[in-house]
Amino acid sequence: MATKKITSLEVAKLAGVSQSAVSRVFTPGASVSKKTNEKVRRAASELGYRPNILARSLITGKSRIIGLVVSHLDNYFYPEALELLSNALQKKGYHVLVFLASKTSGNIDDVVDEILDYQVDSIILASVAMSSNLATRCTSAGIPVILFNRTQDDNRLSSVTSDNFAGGEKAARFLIAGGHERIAYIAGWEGASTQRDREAGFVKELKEHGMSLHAREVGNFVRDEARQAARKMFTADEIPDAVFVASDDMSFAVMDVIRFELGLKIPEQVSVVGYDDVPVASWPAYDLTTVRQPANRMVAETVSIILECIENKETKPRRIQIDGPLVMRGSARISNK
Amino acid sequence: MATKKITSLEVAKLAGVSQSAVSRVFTPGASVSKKTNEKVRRAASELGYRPNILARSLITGKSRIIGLVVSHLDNYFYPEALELLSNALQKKGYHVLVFLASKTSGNIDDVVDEILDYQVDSIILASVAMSSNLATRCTSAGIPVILFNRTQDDNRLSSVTSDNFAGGEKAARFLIAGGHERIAYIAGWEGASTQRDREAGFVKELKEHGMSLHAREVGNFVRDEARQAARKMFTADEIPDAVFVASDDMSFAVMDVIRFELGLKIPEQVSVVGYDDVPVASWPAYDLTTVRQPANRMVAETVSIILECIENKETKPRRIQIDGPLVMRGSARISNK
DNA sequence: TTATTTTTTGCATACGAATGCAAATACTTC
DNA sequence: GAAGTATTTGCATTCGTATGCAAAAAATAA
Repeated sequence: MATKKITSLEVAKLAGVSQSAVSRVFTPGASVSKKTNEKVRRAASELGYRPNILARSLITGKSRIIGLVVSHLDNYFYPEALELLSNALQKKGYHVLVFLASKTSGNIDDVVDEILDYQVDSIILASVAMSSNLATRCTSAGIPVILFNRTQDDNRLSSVTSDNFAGGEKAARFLIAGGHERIAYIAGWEGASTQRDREAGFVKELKEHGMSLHAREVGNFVRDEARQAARKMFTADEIPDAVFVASDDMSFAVMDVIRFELGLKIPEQVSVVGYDDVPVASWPAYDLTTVRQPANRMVAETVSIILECIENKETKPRRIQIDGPLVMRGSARISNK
Repeated sequence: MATKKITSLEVAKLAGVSQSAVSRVFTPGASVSKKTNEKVRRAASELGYRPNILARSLITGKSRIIGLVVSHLDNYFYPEALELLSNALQKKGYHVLVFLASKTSGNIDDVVDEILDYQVDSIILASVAMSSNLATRCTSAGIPVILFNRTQDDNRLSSVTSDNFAGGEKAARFLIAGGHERIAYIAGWEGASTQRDREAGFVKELKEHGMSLHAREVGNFVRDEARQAARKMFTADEIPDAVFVASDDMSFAVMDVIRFELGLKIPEQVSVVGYDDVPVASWPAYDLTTVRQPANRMVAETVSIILECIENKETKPRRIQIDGPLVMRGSARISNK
């Protein structure tokens, strides 16, 4: 039943050339005459031959596989990013091996070890950090690591994020301009650089306008916890008239609590501003004002860094921050009441 | 800078044994004495050795890579499925190589060819079909193919779906019981078996109650097209009082049009029932009544079929249909007005 | 035509680990 | 302690492809 696998040797035999010749035909830039090329290609397509990438990797040391670690596929920013990433890499002849870092088993290092077993050419960590010990192993193995949507104090790692600090500032300026007086914040997971930067920018800008956070809760980038945070925040004595939430994903949960559990009006009584601009944010049922993370540009940068690092081992790690606009929609009032 | 890669040979040298011994230590079920095992493990961890999966694959013919083709990551059913799949496979020592079938370049066969280059142990096609020609190649190469959330008239392919026909029936029964009189349908892409089955079950059940579709439009499983379809459907002379939409993803777009563009009340004026039960469906802003596709059970079945096929080449393809409940929420009225 | 340069080709080996086979060692049993 | 059996080990080969090197062929120059 099972047809034998076609190898370069069989193609060579059929084409009447050596195995090396076949290999060269499928190696871009190798020296082959027009005639051999033709003979080989004919034989190859007759037999349905395709080079075995794994065997090739063994020799070349390049697998054309990129390892991707994701932890929050339920935050819709990541499927979008994954789609863009995979597409862009596919165009360059690379493919993505996905590893999920289950939020429970926090040990990213184990996952990365598994990745390394596959001899990947590079590793992308999406919203995930890595021990400095492991970073050393990757660097010394010559495998570039790129942090996506996260930075880390380790100058051996490249990173691509939006300009989270500036994003926080924008949100603050916008809410202040809208005449809000009791401005609150619902934080993401405090171990995340993105969370810290967003909050830092936000608070700094408030301060510059002589204001400070009227309330603050932590949602850990998890919808359920954001819901809890919102309940607490909006059942207090003096509730905020505006809240900046560290991710769209949490914002939706927060809005649901505000509107459907507590019966408050958005934006009349409470303005909500999110961060990410995932597709759902633009759906009329939420119509969320939010700071956009330009996923396409972030991905483009990521891919270009990866390719650069793979081709030129000596490339230094880079840290890219991409500015994203505040997208005004209906969840936050614009002018003073 | 770049540390040399550690091979089994170096471990062998350090441990004072042969390369075969090292290999055996890392091959479950191989014959190794306690003493050697210990020596080798010590040496291995000292050097940070881990077996090269690619080299291993070359010999064993198993790569422990599963190729996954997805086309609609923007439909949130798929990220969820991907997460479950990847997690389940990870637990079994497999990993997922993702390929996106861009909706534009319809040529799945090319994508599958690329997958085969990686010597994957199996292929999962999520919501995607494959030419019978290619199916032949996969089968004869001994690579099991599993269709996820799609069937196809080819008895060499396994498939796992929800029971779409029964799901359609349930939706119909429910709407009829709710006293609806002008029941409409917004279809998905008509090439999809899921779409066809859902509609067939739905229409059949209507018929059995002496009813027929009051209106029908096609949304192709695309939000924008669903929006168009809804506009057309709900600006007609006599608008439906209920609509069954072939996917949640489209349902959201439809609800947005109904409520925010046309100002109709859901469920008072129009009931909406979707299909999938993606997480957003349960968010209060939509609160969508929908037929659940039990992603976890579908994934569990998929994984078990895959493992079975990989271990036992002679396993016959199977077609699994998993029944899912209709989840009642607020987007459809229950009793007669 | 011959000498010289350039291009193409095949040979042989390497990549890193797994495995059949036979030799060596350890364990039983009497 | 010898003979026999069971277990462990190393040798050598294999997987499918790429590549350095030298030989062969083709192209160019003289």
